Amino acid sequence: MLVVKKTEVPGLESAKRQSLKPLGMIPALTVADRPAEKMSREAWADAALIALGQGGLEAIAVEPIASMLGVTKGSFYWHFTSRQELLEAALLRWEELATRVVVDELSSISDPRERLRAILTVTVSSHPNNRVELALLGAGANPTVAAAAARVHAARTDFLATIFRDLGYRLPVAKLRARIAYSAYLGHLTLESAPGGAVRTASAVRAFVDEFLAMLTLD
Amino acid sequence: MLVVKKTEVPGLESAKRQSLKPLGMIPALTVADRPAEKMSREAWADAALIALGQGGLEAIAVEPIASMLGVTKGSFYWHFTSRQELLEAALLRWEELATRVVVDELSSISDPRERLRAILTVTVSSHPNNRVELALLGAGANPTVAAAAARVHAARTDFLATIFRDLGYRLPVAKLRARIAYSAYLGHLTLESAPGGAVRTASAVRAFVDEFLAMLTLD
DNA sequence: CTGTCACCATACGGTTGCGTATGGACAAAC
DNA sequence: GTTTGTCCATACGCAACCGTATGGTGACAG
Repeated sequence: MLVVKKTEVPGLESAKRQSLKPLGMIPALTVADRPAEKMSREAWADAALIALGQGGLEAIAVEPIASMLGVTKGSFYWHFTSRQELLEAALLRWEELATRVVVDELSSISDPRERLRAILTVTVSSHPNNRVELALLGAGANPTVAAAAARVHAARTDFLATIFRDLGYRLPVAKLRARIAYSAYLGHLTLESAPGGAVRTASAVRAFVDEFLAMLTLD
Repeated sequence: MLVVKKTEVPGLESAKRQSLKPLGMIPALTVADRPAEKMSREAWADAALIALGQGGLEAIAVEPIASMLGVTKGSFYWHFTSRQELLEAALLRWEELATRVVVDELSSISDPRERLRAILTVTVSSHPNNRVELALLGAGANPTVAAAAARVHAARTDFLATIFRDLGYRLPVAKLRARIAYSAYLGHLTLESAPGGAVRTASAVRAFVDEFLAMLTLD
């Protein structure tokens, strides 16, 4: 069973847990290794996301996730009809976390420049376990994943384009900068996760964000 | 057997072929579906790269690649001892293609600004089949792949940092901009490969490059 | 107390891929 | 023409995973 942020969930307090700390645009997830309660479709989907983050797309496998949850395949095939259905459920959950949640939290910042700075800061200072995003980005060979990723890309670039519009740029320029900024976000995610590629100190993060922000708000 | 660019290779002219056209920083590859000649270690490694580009890391599998080459496992285990060894050979080949080749071609441009423009143009106008890079970038869960990717990242950012040094920036700033530029390259690769995310027209490519170049050469 | 139903365990067959073992084809050497 | 070594096909056992079939358990209704 899985928890987003500090949302209350019954019957999990005493269980041992694996955890993925928040990163980039995805909040924290927690999963129990035993069936503290009835399994649910959402529990399987969230566990699939965690497995994805740890072992890539091929880690979304029924039997390993079942043992990770402390149950067997019998449970899975009660809630789902196939592995494909689990993948789609996990992607749906990811789309939710990767777009709406972020937009909700950041759109509260009124000043567009500060909003942009907040995004960049979160991006650069993200921990090296943002593997969920990376695994999905690299799984373009799977058409289901590719379609979901494309929707997330579109939502995010639209969000960024709105910021640049609020900064006073006209639409074509705003779109270009949104694409550049989002490209840098995606690429930076990769570099952060690479061995030895993480930005370590807080001052380095500040320097990077300042430089990038100056470039993005040129003119 | 596999060919890089237009290098001559005997006995393959009449065979049916699968092909991956050049993209980003990797030149063209061609593979025959039948053993026109003796298999070699390099043929297996290149075929592994092609399989990687088409089906992700899990597509680097002995038996599928064997049938793709028109041979059997017997051939494979003559040249290699394990799948892991094939993966390492393919990664070695990729590192070669992804660093040295590019550096050789681009370092001939003397003007650093034009050199940077050339890189950006190649990047943005790259075709949507740059799946090899993407598959590797998303396979951070595999330590062998992650190590190779880290080496490539380091080489490329160093190369870019040199360009910014040549442009007159001091080392700290040059390093920051190199990281930003390379991040944008990596992210743009992802966007290009996503359904509906490609930059289509030549004028759009020009606009994007101009905008990005102006941002990168600020101050 | 008994039936029903939601939920899960167990057991099975099928597929795919890994690695090994062994023999055969073919060319060069002599 | 026999021998030797290179290169590959065939056949085998093994493990992981998918999906199905079927039985079991516990709660809850009546």
